[in-house]
Amino acid sequence: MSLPAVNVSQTPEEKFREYLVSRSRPQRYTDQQRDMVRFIFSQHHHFDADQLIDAMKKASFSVSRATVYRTLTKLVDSGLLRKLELGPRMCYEHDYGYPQHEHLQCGQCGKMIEFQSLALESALREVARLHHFNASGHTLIIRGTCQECNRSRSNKRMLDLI
Amino acid sequence: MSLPAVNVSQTPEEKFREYLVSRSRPQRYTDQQRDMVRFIFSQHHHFDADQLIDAMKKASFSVSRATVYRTLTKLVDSGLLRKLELGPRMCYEHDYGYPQHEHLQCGQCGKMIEFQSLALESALREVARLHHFNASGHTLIIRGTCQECNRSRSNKRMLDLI
DNA sequence: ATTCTTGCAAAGCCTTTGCAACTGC
DNA sequence: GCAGTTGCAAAGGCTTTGCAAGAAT
Repeated sequence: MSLPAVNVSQTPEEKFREYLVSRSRPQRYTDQQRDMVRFIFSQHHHFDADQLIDAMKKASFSVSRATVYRTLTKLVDSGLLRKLELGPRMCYEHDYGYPQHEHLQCGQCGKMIEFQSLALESALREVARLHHFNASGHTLIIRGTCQECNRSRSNKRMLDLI
Repeated sequence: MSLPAVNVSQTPEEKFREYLVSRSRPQRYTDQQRDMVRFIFSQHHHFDADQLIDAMKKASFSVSRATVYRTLTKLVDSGLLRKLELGPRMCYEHDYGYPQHEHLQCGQCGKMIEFQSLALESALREVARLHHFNASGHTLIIRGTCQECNRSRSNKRMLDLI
């Protein structure tokens, strides 16, 4: 991934434990939660529940669907993950230690390209201001075809002509 | 709604009929489809499948869920409607005769406020250009609280203090 | 007459939940 | 030992689909 990580003083695991104990009713830190936090933060991917379950099973972790969903909710609450509502299935990405950004999504290969744009952010703020709208967040996805897929499509097109 | 309509030469109904007959296998124009097109274009609302079904039933149209879903798909294909994928349920809005725009969504009252922003559009184009990304479209929703709901919330807060 | 559309109910997909067994603190 | 967590399977919410009956051209 392309964006620089933000400097953070705590590991994701530490931050999560802190979140758990600071609840009005303290919550417990279990083996499965620990496995999930470590697994998720050992890579930097966008993922949905199924992809996570598959990947963890391949890595010989035992995880149950229900618990994964329940733990993902806690991870979002704790500020470790961000939840992207794109279409019918939810997608998750790192929030803690990672800057605010937007996404380009390639319809061919499914890749998510992250970017930051000051011009975009100030345009968003300006719109909210104009409409006296108290913005709390936003979702932005630009759909299309990435550079590599464009190349291979035009290559393919040229081959088709031979 | 706030944005000016685009001038169009055909009625939505005419455009839909044209779409139907121009398919490789011509499709039929039925009473229920006609009712849906007229109903949907007699108002300018964002709606999901359920809201449409309820509203049409209240207006004494007989519609079946399956047919509504099937017809909505055709209306999107024909360019009459745009489908907004926000979270688990799909939302629809007029596309034909209506300019490209983005949305502010109020979390309190559910209202969708439409807006256009040249600054935003050019920022989007610029991002795609920088990443050599061939953009085909985008989704943008700004979430927060609208002016009216903000007002009533602060009114309520003041009352609470009495 | 042919082929598309309809309506029902059933299945699909993703996510949530009730409950008994289990486990962190 | 108490209170929160797990795993299963069942239920939920929204959308799609198989199929027989009906309708448009």
